[in-house]
Parts: sequence; C-alpha cells; structure tokens
Amino acid sequence: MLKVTLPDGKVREYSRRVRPADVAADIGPRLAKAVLAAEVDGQLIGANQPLPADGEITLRLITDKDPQALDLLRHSCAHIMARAVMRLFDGVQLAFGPTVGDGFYYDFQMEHKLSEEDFAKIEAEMARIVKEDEPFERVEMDRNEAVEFCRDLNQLLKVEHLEETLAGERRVSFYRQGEFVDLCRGPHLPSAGAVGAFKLMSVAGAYWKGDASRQQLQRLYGTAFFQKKQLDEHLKRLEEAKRRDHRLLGKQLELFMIDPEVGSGLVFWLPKGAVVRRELELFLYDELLRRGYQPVYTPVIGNVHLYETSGHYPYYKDTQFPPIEMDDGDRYLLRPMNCPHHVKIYQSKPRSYRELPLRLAEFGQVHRFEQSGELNGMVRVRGFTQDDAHIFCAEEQVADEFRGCLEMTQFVLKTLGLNDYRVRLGFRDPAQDKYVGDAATWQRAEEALENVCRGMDLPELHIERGEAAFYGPKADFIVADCIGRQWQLGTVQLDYNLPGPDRFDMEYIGADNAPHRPVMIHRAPFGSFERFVGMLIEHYAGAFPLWLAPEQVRVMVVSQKAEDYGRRVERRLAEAGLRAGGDYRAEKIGAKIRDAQLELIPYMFVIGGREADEENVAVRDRIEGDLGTMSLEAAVERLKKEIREKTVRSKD
RNA sequence: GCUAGCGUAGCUCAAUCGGCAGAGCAGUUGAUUUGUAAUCAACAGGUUGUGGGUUCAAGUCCCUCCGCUAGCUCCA
Repeated sequence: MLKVTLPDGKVREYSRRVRPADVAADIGPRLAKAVLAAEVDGQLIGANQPLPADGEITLRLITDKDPQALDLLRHSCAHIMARAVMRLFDGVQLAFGPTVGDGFYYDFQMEHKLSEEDFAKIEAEMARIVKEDEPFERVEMDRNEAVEFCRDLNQLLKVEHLEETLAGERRVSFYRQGEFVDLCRGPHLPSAGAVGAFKLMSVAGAYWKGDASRQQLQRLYGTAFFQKKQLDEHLKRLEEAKRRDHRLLGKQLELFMIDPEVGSGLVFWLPKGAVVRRELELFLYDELLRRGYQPVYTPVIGNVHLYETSGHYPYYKDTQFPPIEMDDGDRYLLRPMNCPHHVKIYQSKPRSYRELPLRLAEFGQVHRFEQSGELNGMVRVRGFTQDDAHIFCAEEQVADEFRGCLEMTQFVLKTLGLNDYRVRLGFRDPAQDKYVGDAATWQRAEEALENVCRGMDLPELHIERGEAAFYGPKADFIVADCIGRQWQLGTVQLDYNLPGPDRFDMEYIGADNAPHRPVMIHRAPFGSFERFVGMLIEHYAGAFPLWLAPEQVRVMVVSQKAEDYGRRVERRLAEAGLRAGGDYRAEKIGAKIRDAQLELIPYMFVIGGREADEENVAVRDRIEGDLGTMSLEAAVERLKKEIREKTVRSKD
C-alpha cells in the first residue's frame, strides 16, 4: 500500500504499482495530459517512472507551469538535437548535454566541422523528431553492463565517463528515443511533442570535461520553450542586450576606444567617457575622505622581488606582462595589483596601534596579460584602474572595518540605482593547494568574515568554496543590471597572510609595548573603472543620469537670429558648473532635437525670439519631452538640484 | 591560448558564377532662417585588415599573420 500526499494536503492510497502519470490520471484528464514529471519527496523523477510499491511519499506533479519544467524541456531538447545530429552526420561521439542559463548545449566529437550553415538542416531534423512525438523511455542497467553497451554503440566518451567518474555507481540509466540511446540521469519529458519551440544559437569549442589539457569538442548551443511566443520574447531580450552593448554604444557615443595598433585590451578614455569616469572618481573620493581613507599615489612598476614576496608573481606568472630586464640584472614588473606598494608605505616607518586602522586609497592602474580570447570591450582588458584601498588594522578592528567596506559598497551601488545584487562569500576549497597560509588562519578569517556578513542583512548571502583569493576569503558583490545580466563587480577581501612572516612580515607596536601583526583588508567597490563603466553603459543603455552625463544640456536655437542669446545661455550654464553644448547650425529645430535625442543628452534648451525677449528657455527633457517655458534661472536650479541629488531616472 | 565564424569609406551595409568597388548616414561647401525626432543641392571620401599564391582577370578562390565576435579554459 502506497500513501501519496499531494501539495494540497489530500492523500491518495494505492495498492497497485503506480506512476506519477497514473496519479495525474486519477485526478483528472486535463492533468493527465499536462503532467511532465513529478517531485517525489523533493526529488525529480519522470512521469512514467514507477513510484515505490508501498510506504508514504509526498508527490508534486509538474506541468509546464512549474519553473523546473523548462529545464526538463531543454534537457529533452538537447537529446533531440543530439539525435538529429547523429542522423545527419557519421561517427558522432556524444559527450555531455546539459541545460544552462537560458538554454542547453550538447558536446560532440565528430569529423564534420559544424557551422551555422548546418543549423537549418539540424533544426529541420529536430522538427521532424518533435513531430514524431516518440516517448523518452528510461532504461536502467548495471554499470558493468552499461560499459559494454556503450562500447557496442561505439560511444567511447561515455565508456570513459562510466569507467572514471561513475566508477562508484552500481546502476545507471539510459534514455531511449527510437534509434537514439544516451547515458543520462534524467528525467525527461514523457515524449518529444511537448517541445513547442526551439532554436539553435551558436557553435563553439569546449574541452572534454572542462579540462584544457584534454581534447576539444564541438559544442552546439540551443534554447527551447513550451511556446513559440516565449521563444520570440527570449530572442527579443537578446536583441535588447545587443542594443545595450557597451562596445557599440561606446563607439557611437564616443566614450572610449581601443586601438589594435596600440594593443588589444588597452582602453583609451575619450573626452566624453573621461567625464563619466572623472565624476565617478570624484564621487568615490568624497566618500573615501568621509570614511577616513588617506589617498596615496604609487608607481605603476616595481621590482619583481616585491611580487615574489607577495606571492603574486609565482602564482600569476602566466597572466602578467613579462618582467622588464635591465642591463644590471634588475627586473621590473608592470604591477598586476597595488597591494605590495601600499604595504611598503605601511612599512616605511614603525607603526603604533594608535595609527590603526590605516586606510590607504589609490585609483591604481594595473596591468595583467589576459589571454587574447578573454578580451572584451572595456569589461575584460589588459590595463585597468582599480578603485583600490588597503586597510591595515588590528585583529580586534577587523569586524568593524570589514563592515565599513561592505556598507560603502552598498552605498555606492544604491546611489547608481543598482539595487539588485547578491553577495557571495568566497571561501577556500581545502581540496585545492593554490592558497598560502595555514588552515587555522584561514578558518579564523572565514569565521570573522561570515560573522560580519550574517549580522548585516546582505541580500542572498551565500558561501562558495573555492572562490577565495589565494591569500584570504572574500565577499564579492554580484550585481544584476536592469535587464537581469549579472556582473561581478565590487569585492572586499580579508587577508591574514600577506602581513605574515612568510610574506611581508608586518608589525605594529601595541599598547602593551610589544610587536603585533596587523590584518589587511583589500577592497574595491567598483572593482575597476573600466569594467564598472562598461557595465554602467549597458545598464543605462548609454543614457546616463544627469550627474554623469558627458553633455548635460544642449542649447539649440530655433533660427540663427537667436544665436547671441543662445551663447549667453550657454555661458550662464557653464558658470553654474553645468556641462553644456550648443547647436547653432542652419538646421530646423526638429533636426537639432533629433540629433540631441540620439546622443542621449538629458536636457535640451530650445531658444527662439520669444525666449530671448524674456530671459527664458523652453526646456525639453530627453525622457518626458517638452516641459514648457521657464526662466533661465529656474531651469538652472532645476538641473543643479537633479545633479546634487544624483537622481537616476529612466524611460521604463 | 584553443575551436568556429567574421574583417569593403568615420559608421551601417551592398557588389549575381571570379569580370569597371557602390549606397545611406556622418563630413565639407553652398542655398535656406526654420518652434519640439531628419530642409535641399553639390563635393569629397577606398592599397577591400596584412603579406604571399592561383588566374588573362581576385573584395570574391587558396595559404600566412593581425584584429574582432561567440564559446571553452583562466580571473590576484
């Protein structure tokens, strides 16, 4: 006798052996048709997998309304795609085919080089499979038997997987659909027909088991939905992301450039982009001073020896510009981070406990030789400027200091209208050996960090093992922009190791007149100006809030007769500290407005004979349109207020 | 770095089977003097990313290098 408890609390009892599909059929014919899978005591199984013969279970039937259903659909669609590829090409070896973020992929090893030209053919074959609507049939067998089975199918990657990763399993499952069989944990849709809409997205290389030393496979990406309409919406979102691409907007709006002759990944801030950056720098600077930081400036290169001491050089040798070798044998490294220089300032004289916490801040330019394939506009570059600071404090000050750093980051994000973020605690993965320092120190640091964070009401705080820096645990802010894409930006890192005896061997004299070791905190609310501004361009779709806008107001004259008054208005705006431009071309006013709108200039002051007579301006807002006529002084005040308050406004 | 794709005017793109490199926007000049998202006209703009090869003939086909894009690996 099986007792099944449904989510509404109702209980059903069965003396015969049933499947979730049977339970659904009991409840009603509509549900019987709609059921795709089930959650049994929290575990996902297929609709046609048998339930236990007796005992008590809770059962939740899954239909296309459930969030998990989409993953199920996409996983099945990955099988459908693999089946189509195997029908079309010879000698296909299957690797893995999971779901990811907004779709799925399948990795293949095969002779034929897949390209986008093959997509139509593959999609047509997939459509045929979906139409045939054959069931996904689960087949279980012993692992040993499975090895032979895969060998017979000539699926050697699967054989390897069974013999290595799955060596500990006794039984494994396959899913069969017509002539197609694939080693797979499942579950799957009852049959292929539920796949309403799908599309192949791209083809790329991927390493077998994610290991760059192993062979490279061909990865085919696709996405799928229950309905065509949902697929169309998804494609529209991708278009929207493309429209916001900071590389295109950066070029269009003349914010930054990269010149291949100068070097890949080296950013030029053009005058308009430089305004955005400078405003952000001033904003941070103010905030740093308010919070007791002391700005410093340090060299952008340093003796390699320094980075050997810090441990950075050996750890990151491959991703640094190689050292500059001098005739006398000295070797200098383009600095890949700022901390060693700040440590040197700390060590430039004996320190007393009275000086702590010592907070040294620098917008420090650093260089890292990222692999060419990693470079991406402003968000992944080889030279960038961190909004960096290092806090040297006594152990008992760590909690307060760390909290202060997190609060500053929260304040900065809030000011910019970035309200959707989560905090990830990156801890050490004890199984890896890429860390410096002993286990006890790490434990102490991780506990201190976690305690601070738990006491702070940080959104979606979660721990990830293996995400720590090599010298200590950290808290990263992962920010979602207005269309939901996630960016890892600000970071606060706790460091008991660099000050330690094996590294810089730092100390201060305590109240007890004995030497003590300080603790270091590394922190950067933006991360880097390049990456942060790249993200901001996409977040705002190039339309910056007034306080950041390169050109805040454009004065435009209805006819050239009003030019004199227009230029007076422009001068008055400049006097008031506003960034104003003027348009005195022999164009119609409509054309000037259009150009200013396309340049995303927040305000337009339209000026003709009527305004000139009364010292007025007709104000047009980029978002709201015509705001009517007001006195020049009232308009100036209105803009100054918006700047002072750093108001973030958007069209949507 | 690896796999695949792409590279034509400042920008967006065209050029059939290998057969005279072209358009719109931007720019310059001239006309027009305009009231809330494009006034009209003329002019100018190119070693088709680089170097080589095949061919009577290469933007187009082949090879090399450079760069870009997507993904993989990496990210102090």
